[in-house]
Amino acid sequence: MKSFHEYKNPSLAVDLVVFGYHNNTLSVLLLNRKEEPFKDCWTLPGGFLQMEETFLDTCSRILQTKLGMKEVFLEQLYSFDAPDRDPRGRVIAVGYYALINPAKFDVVAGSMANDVKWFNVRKMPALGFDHKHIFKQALQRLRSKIQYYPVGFELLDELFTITELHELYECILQTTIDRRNFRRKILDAAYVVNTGLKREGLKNRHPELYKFNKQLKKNSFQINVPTET
Amino acid sequence: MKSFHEYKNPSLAVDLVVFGYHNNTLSVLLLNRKEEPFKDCWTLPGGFLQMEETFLDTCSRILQTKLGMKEVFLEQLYSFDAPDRDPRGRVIAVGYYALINPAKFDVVAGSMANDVKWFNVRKMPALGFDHKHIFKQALQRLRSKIQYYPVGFELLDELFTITELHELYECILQTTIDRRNFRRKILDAAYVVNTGLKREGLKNRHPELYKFNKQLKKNSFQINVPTET
DNA sequence: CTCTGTTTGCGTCATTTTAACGTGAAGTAA
DNA sequence: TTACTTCACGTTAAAATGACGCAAACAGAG
Repeated sequence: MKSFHEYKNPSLAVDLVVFGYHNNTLSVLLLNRKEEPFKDCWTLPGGFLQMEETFLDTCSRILQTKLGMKEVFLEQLYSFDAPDRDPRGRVIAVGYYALINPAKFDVVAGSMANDVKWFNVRKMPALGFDHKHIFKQALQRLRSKIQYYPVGFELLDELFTITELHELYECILQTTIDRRNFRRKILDAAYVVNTGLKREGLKNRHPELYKFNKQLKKNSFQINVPTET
Repeated sequence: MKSFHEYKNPSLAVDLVVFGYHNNTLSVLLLNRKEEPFKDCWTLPGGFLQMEETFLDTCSRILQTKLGMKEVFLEQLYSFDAPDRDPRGRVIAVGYYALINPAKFDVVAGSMANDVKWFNVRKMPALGFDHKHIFKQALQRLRSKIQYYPVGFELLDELFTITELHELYECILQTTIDRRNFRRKILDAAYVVNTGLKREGLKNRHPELYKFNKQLKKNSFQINVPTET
């Protein structure tokens, strides 16, 4: 029997699906690669796991060095093992997705990339590796999660109006949700707390500003979406 | 820059949480290790990913060689990355869980193990590595999944009565579910198909036998469980 | 100051879903 | 036949949901 580290191991990469919401659009951050493979193609930001790193360490490193951001919501998505997913050899990818507020970060291309850009999730370019697959799974996860778990506020400013939250849900779920029923559900579930402040300077009636309720008990609400067939 | 495969990579293992249901008890299959580390301790069955294997290949190999079973329901759970989870060095584990019908398999210890045994999920021994953690996550996943997705039949015989399915749900979810409401939901959702056959030889009224409806559309039912606090 | 158009906040009501429970038929054993 | 248990099918009240009405709050135009 071989000793422990004589086995050859696949490389381990972490790939990130970074979601941002801005101007009523859900977007994903993509890198244009400067190097082979997939030179000049768009891909998800990613990197190899270093020996002493946890997955989250790797995520932070990628977010920091390639995108100049930190302290964001991160969740593990799935691990991808197709033997041919990377032309350089056997690479296992652990997918994570991040939710960020683009207003808080000024995204810049690191030295590894030609360019970094936000892409509307409905107008995605071709992606290198199996990143289209990872992206699709991330979007699906976000869509199901937001229906029963309060992740929406991760994409908004700290203070937001019910209407803004409502628009976010409609944008992500790609459906129309009755404004008044949505308000009732969100308030009944104590998803948010009224701050007493109002958003000023708008053309019409000034809406109240809410913030996320951190004491919210989990699974306490359910936004329904018509099942498509 | 180093060439592609000069980087040192963590080892990659696959660990399995194999659930079985028998005698109104949900159980998990554990191995008693013959070798260090955790010699003579109970652990989840697992193995290292070979260079040319997919995760599912590794799962099948483990199930076949260590437990003598094949063709079972498998789903990826999560990937575990704690740096100290294996005393031998850096090992990333990809967790999978399996659902099997113990009546179909005769479990035998392979050459690597002292013993293989079913343990009631409510009476688990101490586990080596971080396997307690993996097990807990698997149990949680099974519990949430069974509430909206038809996985129950994976644990039962091909033909089963509504009462048997009902007992399975109560056992897994550790709660009481009204018998009549359960029946109605399962039937309304077309979770099962009536075969017209009856289970004979019972003491009382002979219940009808059902089988799983393979045309079932997803997310078509929802078994509710009182939220515990 | 008044009128107009729009958004916001709250409310109503019919319908559907859910939880709780009743009851008689089917079966075995005495 | 009787007694006892499980099975299959109902009933009903309460809660959740979906669809929609309406008046107050605001800015801007006249």
